[in-house]
Amino acid sequence: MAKDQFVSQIADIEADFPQWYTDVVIKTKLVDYGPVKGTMVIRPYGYAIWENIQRELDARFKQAGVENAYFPLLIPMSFMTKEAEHVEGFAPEVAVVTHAGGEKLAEPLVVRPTSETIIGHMFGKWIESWRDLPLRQNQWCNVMRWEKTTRPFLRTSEFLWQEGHSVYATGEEAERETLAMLRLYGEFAKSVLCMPVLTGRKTEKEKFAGAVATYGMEAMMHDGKSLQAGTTHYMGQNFAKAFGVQFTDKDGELKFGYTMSYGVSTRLIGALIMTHGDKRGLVLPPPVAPYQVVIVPIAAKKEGVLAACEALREELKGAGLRVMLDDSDNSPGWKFNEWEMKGVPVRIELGPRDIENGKMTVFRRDTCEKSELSLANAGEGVQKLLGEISVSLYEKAKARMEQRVVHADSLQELLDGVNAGRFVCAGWCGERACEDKVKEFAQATARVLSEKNTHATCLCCGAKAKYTVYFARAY
RNA sequence: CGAGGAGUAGCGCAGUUUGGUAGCGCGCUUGGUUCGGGACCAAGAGGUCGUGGGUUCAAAUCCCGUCUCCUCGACCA
Repeated sequence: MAKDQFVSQIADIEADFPQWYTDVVIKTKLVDYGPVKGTMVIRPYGYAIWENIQRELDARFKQAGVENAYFPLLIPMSFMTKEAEHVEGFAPEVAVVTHAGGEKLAEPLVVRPTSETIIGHMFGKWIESWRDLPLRQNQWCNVMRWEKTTRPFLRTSEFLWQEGHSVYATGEEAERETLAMLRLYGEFAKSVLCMPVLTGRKTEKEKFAGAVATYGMEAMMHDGKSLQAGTTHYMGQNFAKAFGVQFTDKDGELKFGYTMSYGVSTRLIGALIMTHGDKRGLVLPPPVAPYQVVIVPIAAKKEGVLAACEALREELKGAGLRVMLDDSDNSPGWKFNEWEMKGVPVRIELGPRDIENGKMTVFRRDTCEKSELSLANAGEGVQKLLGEISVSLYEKAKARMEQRVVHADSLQELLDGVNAGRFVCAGWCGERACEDKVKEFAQATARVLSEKNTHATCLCCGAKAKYTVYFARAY
């Protein structure tokens, strides 16, 4: 393929953001469309990113003392209706199984849109005494929500996620855990995804169906729109009462537990793509990149080149790096473009000239700069570079986010702000009517409440501000 | 569900106005030359034109029906 055709393979990130996103996802072979509308087939290159996310997050959960378990895909319809707000919130988007074994089922089964109900049911059986608490479990699974419009990773009918569920004897403990998990997610986003996030409480309008309080972490995309990248929910006793999650306390009384849940999904991959990607395609943070380093041999048929590449690969692998040696028949130029598009953080070019000088040519994807490193101690040098890339990616994204937060004192200022791709920080009286009006006027929603209230008046009605809110258009 | 657009080779498309043998680029196969930013030459394989009906000597093309997908709205991790 000619060079100009390659460039046109990916839409212009500035001019056509949605198309750019789809191009990157499909053309870098992260996913393919499934035969059923709204489903995606995650290809090995995309799944490897998910595996890395899983590994890193799972280690953090284990560190915090959370165990993994697995609950069934199908949930009796009657479970869904036990918690009034929950069923109302999810009813429009559940898929229902009505037939099985060639017969109509006596009770329809829903394909889980989330597992609060079935986990509540099981926890109710498992918990008897205060000694059984806290109960903290997590499951990695797929869920299904029949959304009207879909986009790979950002919103698909079926998606992969983890959902953690805990039961505590007291509301204070459950609330503390809800905030602790939010902090864990924030740290994870920073150190693994190299992605800055805004964290905070959600408004009543935006909270999870059936929760007392919902907290979220929001990431800012290239176009200034916000993406909910993770949530934690404090349920109070709502689900415990619906599913009979009771225990005998130290004082001998039968009490309902307090539950909380938290989740992140494959949407994080979409967030990564949109946070770091550029007009050449993907830019993957080293901690999650399927390959952290790709070695491209130059003049591969010349004596000793391939052998030197193989030796380098083994050395880098020995240093604990994920390495790809691209010894395919494609020309070097083709390989450069291919792996850049796929977002590999570091490329090493190794040819006769380098070998002679005891050096390797190193290209870093985030800045697209080439430099030279010594072939001796290659592992150490590349490790160091990957670390620099991680920091640089985070700092760059953070600076962009900070630059793009503006303050508003009126609806018009807010509209101007979101139109310019900004997160808009504004005062809010706390009334649903004003929140609705903001959405109608500016197509922007309250993403999270700020911890501190720094604004005097509500941007909508002018009354005394109860909260300071980050508003934005959202995916 | 409201408004637009598109279904032709694995992918991207042209051909439809004016009916007349199914085309192009990329990819793929084989052989050769190449290799420091998407190389080149040669030879090949691959399509009942989304689908059902109609008009006609003749339909990718005209008419009627139908299905699917995409984009933008309303709903949402």
